[in-house]
Amino acid sequence: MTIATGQTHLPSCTDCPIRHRAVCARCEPDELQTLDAIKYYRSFEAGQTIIWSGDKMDFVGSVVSGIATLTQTMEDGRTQMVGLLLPSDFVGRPGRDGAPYDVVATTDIMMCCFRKKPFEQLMMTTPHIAHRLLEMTLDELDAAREWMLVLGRKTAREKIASLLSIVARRDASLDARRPGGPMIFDLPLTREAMADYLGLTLETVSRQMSALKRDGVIRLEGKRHVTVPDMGRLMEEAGDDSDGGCLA
Amino acid sequence: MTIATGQTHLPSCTDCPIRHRAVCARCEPDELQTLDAIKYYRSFEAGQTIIWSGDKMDFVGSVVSGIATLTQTMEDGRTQMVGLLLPSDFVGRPGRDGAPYDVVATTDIMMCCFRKKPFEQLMMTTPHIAHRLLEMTLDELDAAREWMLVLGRKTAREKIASLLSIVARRDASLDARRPGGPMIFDLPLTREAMADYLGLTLETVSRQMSALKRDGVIRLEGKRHVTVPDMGRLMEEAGDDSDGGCLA
DNA sequence: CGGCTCACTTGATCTACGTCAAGGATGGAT
DNA sequence: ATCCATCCTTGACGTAGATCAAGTGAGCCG
Repeated sequence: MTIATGQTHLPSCTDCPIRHRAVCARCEPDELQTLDAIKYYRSFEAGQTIIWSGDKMDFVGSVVSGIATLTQTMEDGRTQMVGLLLPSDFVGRPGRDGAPYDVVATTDIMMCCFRKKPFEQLMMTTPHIAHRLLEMTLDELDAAREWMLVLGRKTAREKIASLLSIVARRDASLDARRPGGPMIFDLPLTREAMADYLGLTLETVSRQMSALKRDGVIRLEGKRHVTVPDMGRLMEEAGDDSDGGCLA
Repeated sequence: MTIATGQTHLPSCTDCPIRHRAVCARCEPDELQTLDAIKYYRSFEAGQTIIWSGDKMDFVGSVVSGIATLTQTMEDGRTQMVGLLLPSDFVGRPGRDGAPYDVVATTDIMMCCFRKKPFEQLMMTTPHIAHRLLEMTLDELDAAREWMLVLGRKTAREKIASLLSIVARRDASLDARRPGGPMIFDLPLTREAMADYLGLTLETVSRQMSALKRDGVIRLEGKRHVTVPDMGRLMEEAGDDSDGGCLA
């Protein structure tokens, strides 16, 4: 699905395709109307930077379709991805002006945006929207901290396995996924993006992907299409006996 | 200051020593009274675990004095610190039951706690408390993401310098700190704790501390008392031209 | 005072991952 | 069809930081 950049017409909040996780998940009909009034859709092409680090952000919103990343960059060019935005994930910092990192579309992407000022006012008068935001922020915080363990203490192989199991779990939508059955999905990231996520180089990512394939932990068709015959095995490889955090 | 474990009497919220950053920073007198009603103080000894990962948490609260850490541990014992709690920092997850990581007192510590259930009810009816919590959570999220860059992409020397500049900045209270003047503070962490924070081994931490000392970036009296003659220099070493994130 | 522990330092070696370099596969433009 | 640009793989080699192993020095308790 490729969409031209710019504003388009899409269903209103009352039948928003991502209501199950988004801000408006628990809104009453009249609150949805209010949200509709300040809402607009916006699409970006793969590779486009949606928000530059330091920019003033005048909206908040959710990803409807496509994938984006949050990245931080040092002056010498070293970059670290600090978040992955999949459909239904929220972007934005009510009450804050600047963005602390770049938001980049890695595929063509559709965002459902709310103008920030009116959204903040709505938040003031609608307690459960504020609570929903707090919940989502706590989820992201948990995910970020889980990822700190990955970055600080896991080996390259464990890092790759961790990333694969996160993507596999988030990509639940796809496929007959009987519990225990194989998980099949498309990696939404290049090897370089994976490396930036995991604090590795793209060569190391490539080598470890080959190793996991050689050892039968995953199967690869092409470079991006992944089959995980045994999720339990993959999670062992990730060093995760817990169900593993899901980086928001 | 050493305090026996258990409940003690301390000033009420109306003159809480940490109001400047804590939940109640913006409360009206009547709201403070309500907070007082569900509040209690609790102290822990150095080394005590305040909350075990997976435990049910029945309170939220702030650190009044002393230092605690948030750590995650893998089954094989590898551990990663995911947060540092200094005085006025908040602990707790309104709306959540379990703790996702251990909270450990690294010094004797005094906490100002609110019983969770009534606190959550208060939050429902007091919008600006909910907003304050959202703000604090966003701060922690920013700090966690800043730290992801440290863990994923910085060298051992840069990591140490990053940690030192965070502690220096948070320990602002101490000393004549004319801007540009030397910063003097006590490290609240053992070399091992620093290592767990930075994703290094204690030997590497020790070596890099010695190197920074040898190169005149810091001065050490004993093992813990640090003088930073030039904060700008330290921040350069951290690879931070920005003012550097402050890990909450 | 000696002996103990705990936190730290320093050295010698090992290794996982980074770096540099040379291809291969795919897909889109001409 | 051929050219080119991306994205990916694989090999050879170098190095930052881990690991293993001795110490040192400060507090503490008899």
